Formats: sequence, structure tokens, C-alpha cells
Amino acid sequence: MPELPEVETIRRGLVEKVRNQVIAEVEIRLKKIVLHPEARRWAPALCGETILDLRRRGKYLIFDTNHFVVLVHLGMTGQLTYWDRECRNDAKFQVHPVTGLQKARQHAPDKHTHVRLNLAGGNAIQYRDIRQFGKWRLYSRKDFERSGFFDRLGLEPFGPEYRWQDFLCRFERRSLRIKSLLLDQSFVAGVGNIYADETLFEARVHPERLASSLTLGEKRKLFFAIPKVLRRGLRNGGTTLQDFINADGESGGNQAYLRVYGRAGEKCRRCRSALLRIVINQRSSHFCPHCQPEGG
DNA sequence: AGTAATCCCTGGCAGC
DNA sequence: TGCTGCCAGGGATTAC
Repeated sequence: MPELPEVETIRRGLVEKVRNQVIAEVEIRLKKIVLHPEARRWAPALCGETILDLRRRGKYLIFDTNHFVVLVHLGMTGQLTYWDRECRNDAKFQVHPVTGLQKARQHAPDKHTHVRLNLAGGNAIQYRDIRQFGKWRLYSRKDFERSGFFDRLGLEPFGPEYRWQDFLCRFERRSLRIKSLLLDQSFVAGVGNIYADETLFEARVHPERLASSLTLGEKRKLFFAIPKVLRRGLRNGGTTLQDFINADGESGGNQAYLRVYGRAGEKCRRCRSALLRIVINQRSSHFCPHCQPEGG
């Protein structure tokens, strides 16, 4: 599932390729992916626009064009790749039967390819999304500023506004379990299920602890653990469990470095205890009962 | 207002 | 082998 490190990996792989490119044609093959405004208004609006920049906020990718802002959220299985007319399509585009990793670098549109931005010159940006949880939004620059769309998002872990006092404030009036708070995008933006579990292990906090019960020291550990774990994921090119690929169609490498996620029953890398899996708010949580004791 | 449950969706997989 | 049912989960929506 693409979280901040995966989205940022895609952004870095795509930004230099698409900057200053002109959108020649917009293909929307599954209308429900396009939320705002109606799908039929996309092609006339975006044709002829130049992509000025590709930014990221939380798990959102942001295409800036001359007159518009295009927001892309990859949901669970969204893939955003660059299609180069000079490269051949790889017919073996599929999940590896043993490792589960994507093997192809470039592929032709298939039944899961829902959006394609054809660029002047013949290259393209392709959006593929098996579970169709991803969403695209289109705003004029003015509407985007007025919408305050990103105001609801929490602290940006790599941003200058990621400060201890602001982090601490966001615990006020929050009484839910800490795992659920980490998944709340209005708390810190960009953390998903994998990195939430990894963060809690790093900070040695049990996922079911109530946010209000954390000591100042534990909150401080979390404050530093979040960017540390995200940065590690980014350095390793993102985590590929099933569907994540970068802009070039390549799998990430961080799955080899996960401490707890997906490792229930295996031994803790730190203390050799058997790791556990529980369910919190319909989300699986993985942790070490010895390193992350329930009592804190 | 804060928290939790429900729903969307497909492919992979266990079990028969 | 093919069918059934379950599981994965981000975030919008709904319920409390």
C-alpha cells in the first residue's frame, strides 16, 4: 500500500521526466476514479496544459499545470508509471508467482489501467489501480486555494513545520488507541498501516495504548521514530508487498528491512520473542509483546 | 466533536 | 480442477 515513502519514490522517479511536458490527450477509462469535477470536463481542461511541477503532500501527488492542480491519491494499489515510446512494452508484466513482486519495467495499458495522460511527443503517464481505491481530482488554481484541501491534513513529517510542540498539541482531546491515531491523516500525514506498525516498534509503544496514556517520553520517541522509519523506507525505494512499483515499474526494497509488519509468528529482530498480530479498528497490527509491553 | 463501524474493490489463497 | 468464502486496507460516509 503506497504510503509516504512509496509516493515520494514515485514522485522522484517521475518529476524530471514530466516537468515542462505538454499534455496532448487525456484518456479516462474508468470514470469513478476521477472524482472532481465530472470526468467529461477533464480532457478539454487539461489538453494543451504544460506540467510545471510534481509535488507531494502526505500521500497525495500534485501535478501543477498552467491553470490547474491535479491531485492523485493512489489508494491501496494505485501505480503511476512513465511510459516511454522509445522503450518496448514488457509482455511479461505480471506478479512473480513466488516473490509476488512486479517484474516488468514498462507495460501496455490493460484492464486495470484507468487513466492515461498522453504527452506531446508520444510518451505518457499511466495510472493502473487493481482495487480501484485511488482517486484523481482536478481543480483550477483558484478553486484549489479556496478549497483548503490540504488544511485537513496533519504535519508533513519531512517538512519544516514538523516541530515537537505542534506534534504534542495534536494529542490534545485524543483518546483513541495510538495505532489509530497514527493512521489518522489529520495527525501526521503520510503514515499508513505498514509504517505505523514499524514506528510503534521503533518507539517501543504497544499499538493498543490509548494516545492519552502515553508519557511525554513515549510521545517524544514517537516524534523521532516517525521520520526515521519513513526515511528508511524512502532510502530503500519503498516497500513492495504486492503492488507497489515506482515510476519505472520497479519494485521497492524496504520489505526486507521491516521489523514487525507481516512478520507475525516470526522472531523479533531485537529480542527474539515471537511477534504477534492483532486487529485494531479492522486493521491488522503487528508488534513485539516484549519490546512493546501493554503496560508501557 | 471525537471515535468506531461500514463500504468500496479485486486478486490471491485456503479449503473442499 | 473449479468453486466458495475470506482477507488485505485508505479514506469517505454513516452511526453513535
